[in-house]
Amino acid sequence: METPVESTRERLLNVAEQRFGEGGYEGTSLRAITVAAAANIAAVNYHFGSKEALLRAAVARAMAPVNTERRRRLDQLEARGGPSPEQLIRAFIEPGLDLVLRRGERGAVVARFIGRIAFDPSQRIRELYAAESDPIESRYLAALQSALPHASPEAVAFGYVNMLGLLALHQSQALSRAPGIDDAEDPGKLAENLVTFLVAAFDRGLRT
Amino acid sequence: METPVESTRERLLNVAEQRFGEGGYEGTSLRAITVAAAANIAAVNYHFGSKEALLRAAVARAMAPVNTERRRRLDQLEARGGPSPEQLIRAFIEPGLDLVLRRGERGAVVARFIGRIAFDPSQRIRELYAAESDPIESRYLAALQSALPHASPEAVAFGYVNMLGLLALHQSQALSRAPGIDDAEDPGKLAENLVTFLVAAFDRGLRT
DNA sequence: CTCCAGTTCAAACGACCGCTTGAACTATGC
DNA sequence: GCATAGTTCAAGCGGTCGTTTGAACTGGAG
Repeated sequence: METPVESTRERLLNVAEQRFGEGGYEGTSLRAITVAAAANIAAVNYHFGSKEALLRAAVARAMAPVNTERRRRLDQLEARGGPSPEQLIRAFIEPGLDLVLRRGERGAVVARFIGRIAFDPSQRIRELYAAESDPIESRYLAALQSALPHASPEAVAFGYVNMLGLLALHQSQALSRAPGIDDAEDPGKLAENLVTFLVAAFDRGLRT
Repeated sequence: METPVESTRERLLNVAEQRFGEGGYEGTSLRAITVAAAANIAAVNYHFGSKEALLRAAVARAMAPVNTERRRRLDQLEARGGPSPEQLIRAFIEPGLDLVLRRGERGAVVARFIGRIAFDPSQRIRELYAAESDPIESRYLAALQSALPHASPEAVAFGYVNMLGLLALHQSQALSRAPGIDDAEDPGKLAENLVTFLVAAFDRGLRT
C-alpha cells in the first residue's frame, strides 16, 4: 500500500509537479490539479496563495535534493583539490539524472517537471527556476574555469549552458519521440552517455 | 519605410511567430495576436480555421527555407561523397542559425519561434514541429552513421537529438540569462562555437 | 449599375480561467 | 462542554479564452 495519509498540501505538490511537467505552467489549470489531487480549488490559495506560488513551492521542493547533492559533491571534489572536467560534469549531471531518475515512477515525474520548467516559454517561469539553481552556478563556473585554464570565461560559460540545456532536455523527456532513443530505459546508461558526450565537448570543443 | 502593403494573412503570420516565440502557444491569446496585427479576431478563423491551424501555418512558413537549405546542402555533400561529421553538422546547424539569424530583427524572431515550438511543453505542439522536420531527419541520421562507422545507431541517434536540442536552445534564446553569454551578438560566432562543440562531442563523445 | 465572391467587422456565445467568500467541518486545549 | 484555530467546502466573482454569427464593406466582372 501507499502512504496511508498524505496531507492536502503534499497531494497538491505531487500532482502539481506531474501536471506542470506534462503540460507546462500555462497549459495546466488549477482545476485540473485540484481534481486530480482530490482537493478543493480554494485549498491552493489557502496553502500557497496563488497558482504561481504553488509552482514556486513545487520547484523549491523538487530542486532541494538535487542542489544538496550537487553541493555535497562540489565540497568533496574541492576538498581533494583540482577536480577534472569530467568529475565536475559528473557532479552536475548525475544528481539531475541519477538521483532523480532512480526513484522509480515519481523520480521520472520530478525530473520531467524540473526539465520542463527550466525552459518554459515564459521568462517569468524560467527565472523562477534559475533563482533556485543560481547559488551553485557560480561555483560550477569557477571550478570549470580552473579545470580548463586554456578556455576563456566566455567559452566556459558557453559549455556550461550547453550542459545545463542538454540535462534539462533529457530530464524533460521531450526528445523521446526521436528515433531509436529510449531515455528512461536505463537512467544510468543515459547519464554515462551524456557525461561522455559532454566531457569530449568540454575537452576539445571549446574555442579559446 | 516598411513594405507598404501586407495582407492580413501575412500580418497574422508575422505577429504569430513573434508572440508564440515569446510566450509559447498556451501563453499567447488570439486576441493579443490580432490586436498587434491590427486585424479582427474572426480573421484568424477565416484565414486559417483555428488557433492551432494558425500555428501550423506559421511553423510551416518558418521552417520552409531552413528545410530547403538543409536539403540543398545534403544533396551537395552527398554528391561529392563521404562527407565528414563536421560537414554534416554544419549542414544542420548553419541553416538554423546563420540563415535565420542573419536576417536582422525578423530573423531572430523566426529563430526564437522555431526553437521555442520545437520544445513546447505540449506534446501536441512538439509533434507539429517534428512533422515539419521529420523528412530530413532520416537522411541526416543515415549520413551521420556513414560518417561515424564506429558508432552504434543508438549512439548516432543520441548525438543527433543532442544536436537538435542544443540548436533549438540557442535559437530560442532561453539561456541568455546565463552569465557572460550574449548569443545574438554575433550569430556567426555562435554558429562556429556550436559546431566546434558538437564536432568534438560527435568525434570522441559517442559510446560505441 | 448590378452582382457576387472575398474579406472584414462588431458583437456575442458558452466554457473555462484564477481567485475569493463565508459558512461548515475538524481537532485540540481548557 | 465549549471555545478556538486550522482546514475544507460549495458557490460564485469578474475576466479572458477560442470560436461563431450575420451583417457590412470591398473591388472587379458582366
